[in-house]
Amino acid sequence: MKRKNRPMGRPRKIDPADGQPCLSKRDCVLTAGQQVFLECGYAAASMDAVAVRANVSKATIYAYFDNKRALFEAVIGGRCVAALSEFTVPQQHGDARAVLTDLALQVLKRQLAPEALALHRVVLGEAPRQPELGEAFYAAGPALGIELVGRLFADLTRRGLLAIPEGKLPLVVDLFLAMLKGDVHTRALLGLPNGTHCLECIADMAADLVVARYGVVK
Amino acid sequence: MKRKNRPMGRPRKIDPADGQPCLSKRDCVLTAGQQVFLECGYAAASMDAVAVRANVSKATIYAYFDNKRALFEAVIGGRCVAALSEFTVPQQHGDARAVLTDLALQVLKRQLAPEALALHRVVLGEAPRQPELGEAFYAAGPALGIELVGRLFADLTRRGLLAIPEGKLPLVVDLFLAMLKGDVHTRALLGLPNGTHCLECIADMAADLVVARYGVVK
DNA sequence: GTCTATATACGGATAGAC
DNA sequence: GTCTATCCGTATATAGAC
Repeated sequence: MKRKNRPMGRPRKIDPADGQPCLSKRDCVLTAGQQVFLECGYAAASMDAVAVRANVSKATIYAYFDNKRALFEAVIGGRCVAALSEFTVPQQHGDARAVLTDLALQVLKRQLAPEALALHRVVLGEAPRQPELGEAFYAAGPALGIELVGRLFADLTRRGLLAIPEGKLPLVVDLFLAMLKGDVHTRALLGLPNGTHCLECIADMAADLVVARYGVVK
Repeated sequence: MKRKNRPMGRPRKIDPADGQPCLSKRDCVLTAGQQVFLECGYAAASMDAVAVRANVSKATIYAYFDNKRALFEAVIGGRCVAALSEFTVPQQHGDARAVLTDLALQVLKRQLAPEALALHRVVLGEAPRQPELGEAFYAAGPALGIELVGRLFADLTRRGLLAIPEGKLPLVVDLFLAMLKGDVHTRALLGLPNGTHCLECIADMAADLVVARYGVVK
């Protein structure tokens, strides 16, 4: 009884060329594609470059993916779900300010990771020509963030640590998350040296602004 | 005494092909390049497409611009300065909240203009490969905004309408501007239908959050 | 499945006539 | 300055051997 497609128990092969723990050829292609697309953008990326980086011939790529577009979608789809692997939802024992600061700092760090920035750039660049791509990215990224923070804010309100009117909750969530996309994020996206503010200061003030307006007086 | 380069008094020629008030061939090329680059992005844009849209041969393009990159820089440089044509600095007679709301709404509307969004996308996509481009965009856009809002906030503080400690001023400016890049902006950049919140509500709340924390008690 | 070699097309850039 | 025609590299995609 033959097994197909890397059955669970079988250890992965090692690529003899670079000694890295390369998986199936298909996975090699995906990884290489990821690197090339995120580095060059869709249009400037070439299948030759992907083939070289995957230690594979172009024909092999086309054995697994119909065309360039299909490979791109597979790559980006993979990155989208990977980028949003679960947050550590802050323990809500302390006061609201501490919780918000913690959350803000996590989001900030995650947004500034080089792969997150590259993904952001490439998706924005191609979204006008591939609507589904924009949808997928939004659903896997911003939409999840909004939902998660929304639940957290609602919880804090229910427990009397914040006092956000129901009708205003979505807007507060939106502005809270937006506050984390300031100068530091912009400069990072543009590839400029380093932002002017420290991440802790930003997280602090974002939490502070929300608490100043919607915190409960003690 | 011959005059060169479209002297002031001379009316512009009319392009016989489409009847539009086309300027010099060089300007036609610039305009066409603008459209093509903003639509397709740098890599996917072709000089053929620019030539067609400008009603000009490719050779003519190369008579004015050394190569594709040079044309791109000219186009983007032009858009960068055009995008930041002066704001109407709000009259500061009312209370701080009104001033901030007004300012926020202006920024929001400007950011969401289709050309601004397209420019944003294209610049982000190419910035990793063209550092000077990122610098130019940042200087003409975000940096100017930061400076302008910084001066406004400092003024309001000096006049007793806000109470922002000197040390915190840059951070408050940053977060205030960041609050305007929330969900609506994100969805617009991704080309998704329409944002969830109304612009006036966003501007209102952004101003509200700042005033709640740094407004003076009356 | 995987490779080498190639078909085919397109894009950046230029030569040379007018 | 402006055009037509063209060179030449490169890119996507495939054919066919193993």
